[in-house]
Amino acid sequence: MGDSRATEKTAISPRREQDFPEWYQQVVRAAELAEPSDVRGCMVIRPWGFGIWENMQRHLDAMFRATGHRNAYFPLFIPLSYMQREAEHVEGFAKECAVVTHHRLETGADGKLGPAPSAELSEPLIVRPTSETIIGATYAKWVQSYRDLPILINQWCNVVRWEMRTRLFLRTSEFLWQEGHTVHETEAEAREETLRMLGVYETFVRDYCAIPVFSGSKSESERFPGAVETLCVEAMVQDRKAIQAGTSHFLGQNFSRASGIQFQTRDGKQEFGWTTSWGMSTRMVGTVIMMHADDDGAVLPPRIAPTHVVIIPVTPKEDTRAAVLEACDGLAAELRRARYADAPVEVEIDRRDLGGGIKNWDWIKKGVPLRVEIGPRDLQSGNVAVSRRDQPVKAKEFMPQKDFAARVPELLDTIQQNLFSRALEFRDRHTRVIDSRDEFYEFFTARNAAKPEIHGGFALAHWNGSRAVEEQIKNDLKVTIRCIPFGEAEPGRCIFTGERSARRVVWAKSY
RNA sequence: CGGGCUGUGGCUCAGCUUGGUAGAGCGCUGCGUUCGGGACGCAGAGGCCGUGGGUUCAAAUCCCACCAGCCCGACCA
Repeated sequence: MGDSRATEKTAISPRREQDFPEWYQQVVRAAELAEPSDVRGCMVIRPWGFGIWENMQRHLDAMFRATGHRNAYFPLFIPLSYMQREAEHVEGFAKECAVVTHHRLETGADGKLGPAPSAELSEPLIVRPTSETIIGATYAKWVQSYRDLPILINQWCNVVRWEMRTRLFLRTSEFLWQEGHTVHETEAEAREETLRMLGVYETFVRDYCAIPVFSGSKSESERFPGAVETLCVEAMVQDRKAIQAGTSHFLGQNFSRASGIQFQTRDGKQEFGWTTSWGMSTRMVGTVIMMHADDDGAVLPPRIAPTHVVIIPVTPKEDTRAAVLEACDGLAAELRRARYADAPVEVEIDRRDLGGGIKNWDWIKKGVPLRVEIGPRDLQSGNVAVSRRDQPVKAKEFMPQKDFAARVPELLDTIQQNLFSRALEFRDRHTRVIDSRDEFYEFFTARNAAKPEIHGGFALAHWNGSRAVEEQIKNDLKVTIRCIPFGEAEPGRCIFTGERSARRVVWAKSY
């Protein structure tokens, strides 16, 4: 008995509905995106995975520049005392800080290499979990007058947060990200900046990663340690859990007070600067996988795919091999003259001496948007066999080779659009407006408690704004408020307390 | 940091209860037949059985300690 599709072979096992977390790990491995390293909690990002990150960087970086920001670089190490300057910040990060205490190794009496007792640092350094404090200290020196403002800087770097449980891309002890840090003359300007950068993330995630998001602000309990307000974009991945795709914080004067970022105002008074910070990390790579990948492996949105088109020469007979390879080279050259997403179309020819099936499946697993097969019969007919990764793996369309290069940008756009539409449809299908406590609990309770099936989604429900209610729901269901959406207020009654509520908020289980 | 489990070729694991020459599948290498959707045959390579100690004529196997990893809880982009 059972699922007839169980006999249908998929490239990834288990399939999504069988075991989502394991499926995810297998996709990351099969697509050669990343692998666990010998260092606990840290991953090796392989070229294919790093290529995705590089594309994310390229597009985001252009958007940062376009909004007036410039890149800079600040130290990896932060003096311990700097962390102490903002009370909530300490509380938020102290538990997961890597600490550097020595600056030399030596061989001890037991013959083992270890930190030299004579080389203990007078003040320990922490490896940055985020850079508000060290950047704040620097900005304090740069800022004297309102004329020095705004400061609009971004840095691309690694950070370390010593996590207990790690998962490739989603949560690792070391990860790559960008962190923007700005200082403004007025509160209004800083708030505007916070919102602007959230908009950048929203656009990037939607238009490049093909992922629809809810954007809004965080409740107090989910706020960044030290922030006055945290804004976020939240996506729903295929197990219907929420994942935060980017955050933008309005820090008020908290960090400028802590770091001494003071300036003389237009009317001659001293005032603390208004700061913001915002970030997006390599977690986005994992988000894209969980969003678009299927039971045959990764499915990459064309705009962030390291390779857009892979050409697979089909060479069944020795005497036609040279002609086939020549045709592949010709097509590749032609494709590279075409442009997509502000850059040349990226093409690869798979010349490996392997069976066609194996090569095809390798690229399916890697999620390349377009696969093109060229064999002797195609040379005769003048056609190429084109497969789209967003279509069933066996689907194949023949089209005239002479038209193909010109059609590629349009095909890629179609795939990009299709991935977004699917994701949007999925999210909407699993987003429910809920008006009763019972329905809420039912929505977030798996039928099979022993081995929970994929269930739930986003619930849009009224809430009275109390932290106690949040706490209760989190304890009962592991469900939290993902964001308080922007937009028009819709007065109602809290479904837990019956008290007044100004608007619905988004509830979900989350990563 | 508390509770449970596991360490054996690159990977997944068997062998351990009852000590006696280290195994399988997958992957890898070579040759041949194949090749328009995950091919097959033959021949190979590859392991101080997590580390250290103990018991024994003899330890992957029994005992002790340590180390590492996984799962479950508290924390998190």
